[in-house]
Amino acid sequence: METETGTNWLTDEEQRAWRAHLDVSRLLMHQLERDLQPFGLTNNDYEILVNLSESEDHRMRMSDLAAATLQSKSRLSHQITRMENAGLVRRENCESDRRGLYAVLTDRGWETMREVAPHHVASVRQHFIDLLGASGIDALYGSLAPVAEHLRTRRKIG
Amino acid sequence: METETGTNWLTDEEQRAWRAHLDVSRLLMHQLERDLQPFGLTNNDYEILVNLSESEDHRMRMSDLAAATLQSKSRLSHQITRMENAGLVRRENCESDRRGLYAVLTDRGWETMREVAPHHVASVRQHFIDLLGASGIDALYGSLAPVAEHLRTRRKIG
DNA sequence: ATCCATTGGTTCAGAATTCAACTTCTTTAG
DNA sequence: CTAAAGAAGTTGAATTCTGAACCAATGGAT
Repeated sequence: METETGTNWLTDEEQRAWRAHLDVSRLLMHQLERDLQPFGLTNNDYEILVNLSESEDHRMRMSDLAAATLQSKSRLSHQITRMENAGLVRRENCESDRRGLYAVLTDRGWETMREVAPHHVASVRQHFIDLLGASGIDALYGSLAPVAEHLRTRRKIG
Repeated sequence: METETGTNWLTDEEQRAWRAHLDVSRLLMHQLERDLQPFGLTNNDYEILVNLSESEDHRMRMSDLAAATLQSKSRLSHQITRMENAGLVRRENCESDRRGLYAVLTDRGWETMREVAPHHVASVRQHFIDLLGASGIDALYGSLAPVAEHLRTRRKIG
């Protein structure tokens, strides 16, 4: 058995898979952003609307929302301020924990969500889902789910 | 045959695949960024170093570099200015086209690249490649390559 | 009761990003 | 040859993002 001397570089197959993932994630975010622009929303706006829409009473604690959308508290705080100014969301105090705040969907926010969601789904289909095919979908999930798991736990520690 | 009335929402399988892709791409970028921090580089810095390193004469036209790294000319211009100030890169005039500029790797840039690359590769392995397995790699590439293709052509048009 | 370490959230300053305007040079068409 | 259109890059202002410092409230320990 030889002693390992150098770096374990990526093989060609690994390279191209890696680049494909990289390229897709960037190009896709860009495309989705473009498709949301006519509605005056960013991807981040939209994701927050989704999270709140799917939550009990259309509200979420700031911390939980930050965790769910994988962004820092700081970034979320700014983001919510902007969305508050846009009338999509409001902050509300939390009674059980006087430090805490809820981000709450406004009627306007909910209406916006109902209007935009179909377009966004269509966009996700057109540029991603429908290009994969049923087998591609399963393959993708099977491959990525463990990676996501690894990274999520790593995040808590980090 | 029924008339299609509503939105073609995502199925559960589609949802989870979509979220997995989303989460992995965000968490992964974050993790890689963290792993590069000790070397004083960002992901964007690194990617530019890679592109220049692999190019003839360690140089690339600004436009080509912008295209290769999927960013706007403006963003690249700022980016290169920063890297120039950090001594990793320099601008050089192009003789065949007097409008044009090359971004050129400096010795320092090349040295940095040689030093950092092994760590970065290890990072990509640890947090992505090695979690996929050979079959996962192929599956991933097979699934994503057509998507990347679709998005790239869409980009030129859009 | 009283520390004190944690958690929840904001704020500020500095860095990065976007978007549109602009300059310069090149190419094409007449 | 010249005018107009297009391509290569930069710049500057406005926006967003990051990271650290901060304040207030909570939850244990003792």
